[in-house]
Amino acid sequence: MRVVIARCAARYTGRLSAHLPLATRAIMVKADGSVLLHSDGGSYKPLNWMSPPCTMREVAPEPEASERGVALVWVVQHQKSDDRLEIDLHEVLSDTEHELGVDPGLVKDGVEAHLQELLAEQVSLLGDGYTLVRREFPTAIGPVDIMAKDANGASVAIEIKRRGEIDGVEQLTRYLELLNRDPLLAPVSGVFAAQEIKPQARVLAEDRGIRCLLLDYEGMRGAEDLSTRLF
Amino acid sequence: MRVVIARCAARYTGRLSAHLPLATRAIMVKADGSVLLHSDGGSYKPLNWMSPPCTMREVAPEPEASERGVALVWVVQHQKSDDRLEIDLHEVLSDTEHELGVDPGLVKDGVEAHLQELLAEQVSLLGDGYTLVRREFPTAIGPVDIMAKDANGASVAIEIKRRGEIDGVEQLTRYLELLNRDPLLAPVSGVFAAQEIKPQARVLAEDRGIRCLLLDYEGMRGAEDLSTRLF
DNA sequence: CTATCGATGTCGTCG
DNA sequence: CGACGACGTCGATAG
Repeated sequence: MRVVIARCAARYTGRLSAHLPLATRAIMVKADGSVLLHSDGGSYKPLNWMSPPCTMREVAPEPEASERGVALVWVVQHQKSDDRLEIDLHEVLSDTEHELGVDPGLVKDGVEAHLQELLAEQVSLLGDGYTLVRREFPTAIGPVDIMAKDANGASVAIEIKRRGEIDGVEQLTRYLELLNRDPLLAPVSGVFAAQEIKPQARVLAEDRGIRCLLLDYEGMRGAEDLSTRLF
Repeated sequence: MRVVIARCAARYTGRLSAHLPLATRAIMVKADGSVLLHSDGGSYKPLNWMSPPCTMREVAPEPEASERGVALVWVVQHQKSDDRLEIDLHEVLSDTEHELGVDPGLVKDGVEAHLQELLAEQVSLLGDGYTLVRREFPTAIGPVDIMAKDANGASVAIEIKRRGEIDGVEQLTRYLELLNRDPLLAPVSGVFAAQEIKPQARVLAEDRGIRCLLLDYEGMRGAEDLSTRLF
């Protein structure tokens, strides 16, 4: 990612036409070529931007623009439409670049969080003698939803999804691979728990020795209500 | 504006709960206190953020977090709600600050308004012998974008959208129903004009006897340029 | 102030 | 790939 602080002006043409008068702004150029022009306030929405896929090209300014103080022009062109963003750079105050790598992305804990909470309380749903170690068990590549021990005291890593698909199985597989390198924990077995498990995900999981567990959300909520009412 | 490049993890609680696993990201702290967490790809939307008004507070990590490598925690709290963003900073790779000043903001050239203007000038695009009655023709439930007459002198109500979807057809239908109650105007036919018309909108419109007209914005702009250059 | 609507909406899911 | 609905929607405008 490249971050440039510069006095600049900009023009956008595409679904509409718009322009930005000269001011000092932060320009973010992402690895996929997308460009964001941010001011020092407002919401998360940039003043102007170009979404990927797009390409950026540095061109010399027209003589007339050069006279107005434009040192360099960035032409950002979308690859699938005729959307185009042109940035007139008048003065670059800072220009830095950093290698960020791929991002694992945001994990939303909606129903999934509630399922996790319920299963942590009703850990016996996993089988007789199961006990909870902790929720959000930390690892270097992210937290495991639930860590438990079975009746024999062996570790069990549980990945919870609302809808169980292949990527969830892959995620659990990565956790298991990592956890099984730890001699204090190994052997760690896996449980893929979801309200709904797609056939392909089930096949992949079982092929890897991961147990699949269908969760009855309504039933679990009912059990919770019952226990809170009784005790 | 402060720009920090750091290996970090984050948690958000508010309208939903979500977390970001550890990764290297760009953190933007704006003058109004708002915070944006960007990855090196995707669109202009940050992975996570806090909108103003909000306050940021640096706190020391819990001992347990410290063991996991958390050097510093940023707690960003919204001032009017209980939205909260916590960022675990593991390693700060860069931390810079720049004075940007107030931004004059984006200046837009309207699109729907421009389409209306262009079609009013180029009313012959509707068909031979069409004439303009007026733009923004007033009715009790709001103005009709363009009122025209066809070659036979019959009234035609035109609804203009950039993207024609079902709600636009519904809107025009309401106008037509009202206008056709007026014996001085009736019968009034309808034209749904847009740069792009969704299939469902087209089906609905044609089922109701409303004609669909695709508008070529670029072409219309070109025609305008030509006429202004010629005369 | 709230209600409504448009957006360079963006983002997921499903067919 | 395209349609459809949800969004931590955001933001402007009318009432």
